[in-house]
Amino acid sequence: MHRPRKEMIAETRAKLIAAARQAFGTVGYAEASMDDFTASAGLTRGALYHHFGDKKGLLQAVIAEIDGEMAVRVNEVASKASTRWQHFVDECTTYIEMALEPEIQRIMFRDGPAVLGDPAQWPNASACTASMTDHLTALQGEGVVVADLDPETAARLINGASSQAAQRIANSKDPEATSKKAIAAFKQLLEGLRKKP
Amino acid sequence: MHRPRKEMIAETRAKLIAAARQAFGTVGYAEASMDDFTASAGLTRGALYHHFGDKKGLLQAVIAEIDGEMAVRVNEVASKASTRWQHFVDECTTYIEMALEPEIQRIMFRDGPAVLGDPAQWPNASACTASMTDHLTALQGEGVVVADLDPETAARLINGASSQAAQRIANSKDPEATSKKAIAAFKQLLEGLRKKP
DNA sequence: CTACTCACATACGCCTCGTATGCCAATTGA
DNA sequence: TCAATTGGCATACGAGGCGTATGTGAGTAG
Repeated sequence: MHRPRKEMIAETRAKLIAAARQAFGTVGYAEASMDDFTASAGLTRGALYHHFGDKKGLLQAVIAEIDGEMAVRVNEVASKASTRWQHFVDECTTYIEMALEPEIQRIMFRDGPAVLGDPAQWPNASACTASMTDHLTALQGEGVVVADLDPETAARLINGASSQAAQRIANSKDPEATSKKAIAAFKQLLEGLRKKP
Repeated sequence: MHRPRKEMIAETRAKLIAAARQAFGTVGYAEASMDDFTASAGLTRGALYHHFGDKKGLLQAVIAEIDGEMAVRVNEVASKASTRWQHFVDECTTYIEMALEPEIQRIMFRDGPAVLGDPAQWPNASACTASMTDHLTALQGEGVVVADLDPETAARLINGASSQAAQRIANSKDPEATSKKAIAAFKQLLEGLRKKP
C-alpha cells in the first residue's frame, strides 16, 4: 500500500478525539481519566501526549471538531430562510437548539471556556460567531440593522444569551414551555438590533 | 470572654474563605491546591473538610460571599437613576463593570459554572438576577416593557450577554474602545425589550 | 541492507484529593 | 472547681491522576 503509515496516524488521532469527546461530553473534562478513555480507544496516554501534547491540547482538538460540525449544521438550516433578517434569526435559534445537546453544552459552553479561557481567543473555533458576524454586517449594509453597532461584539453578546437560553431550557422541568419562553425572550432581544421605521 | 469559641470558628471559616477566594480568583479553581491555600491561612485541609465538606463546598461558600457583595454594589449604583427603566439599564451596566474584575469573572462566570453547573440552580447565589427579574416585572406592569415576556428568562439572557460583554472588554487590547462598543451593543439589545409607542 | 525516524507503550515520581484517626482546648453540669 | 464530653482542627495514610523520561519495534530512506 502507498501510505499505510499516514493512515494509521490519522486513525489514531481520530480514535483519541472520539474517545475524549465521549468522555468529556458525559463525565466532563475534569473527571475524565486519560488512562481510562485512551484505553477505551485501545491506546495509552503515550499516544495522547505524542499527538496532542497534553490533556488541554486534546480538548482543543475536540472543540475544533465540534465547532466545525456546528458551523455546517447552522449553515444548512439557516440557508432556507426567505429574508436575510430571517436567515439571521434562524441561525441564532439553531444555535440555541444545538446548545441544548448535552455534549455541546458541556464541552463548548462549560468545560471549554473554563479550561481554555474566553472562546473568542480560541485559535480554531467559533466558526458560528464568524457567520453571525458576517450576517450582521450585511444587514447593516442593507439598513435593516442599526448602523451604530459593532457586528462582532453583537454576535458575541447574542452568543452569550443563546448559551443561557439553552441552559435554561435544558435544566427546566418542562422543556417545552421553557423553550417557548426562552426563544420568545431571545427574539425580543434581537428586535432591539433592528432599525425602527 | 463570653464566646471565644464561636468567634474563633467564625474567624477560621472567614480565613478559609478569604484564602480560597484569593487562590480561586488568581490561579483558578482547578490549579488551587488545598494544601497550599489552607497553609496560607495558617490552617490545614482538616479545617476545610470539617467546615465545608470538600473543595466544592468551599467554592460554594466563596460564591455566596461574592454574590452578596455584588448585589449590594448593584443596588447602591442603580438606586440613583431617575426612571425605572434607567434604573434597570444602570443595573445591567454595573453588572458588566463588575464582571470586568478578574476575580469575579474567574470565579462567578468561569470556574463556578464549570464546577457547580448552571448558576440558575445554585442554592444561595444569583441575588443580582433576582433583582433584575423584579425590575423587569415592575416595568411590565408600568407598560414600559413588552408584556409578552418572561422576566426571569429575560434576566438570565441578559446575564449571559453581560458576561460575554465583560469578557470581550477584559480581553481586549484597547479596553476603552471595546468597552464603548460592547456597552452600546448591549444597550441596543435591551431596547428590544421596550414597548414601541 | 543498514541506519535512522517516529509512533506509541512502559515505568517512575510527584502532587492532590478524601478519609480515618488522634489530640487538645473549650464547654457543660454538678 | 473538677470531671466528662463535645467538637474544632491536625496528622497520617492510601488511592488515583498527571507529566516525563525512557524503551521498543515497525516503517522508511539512502
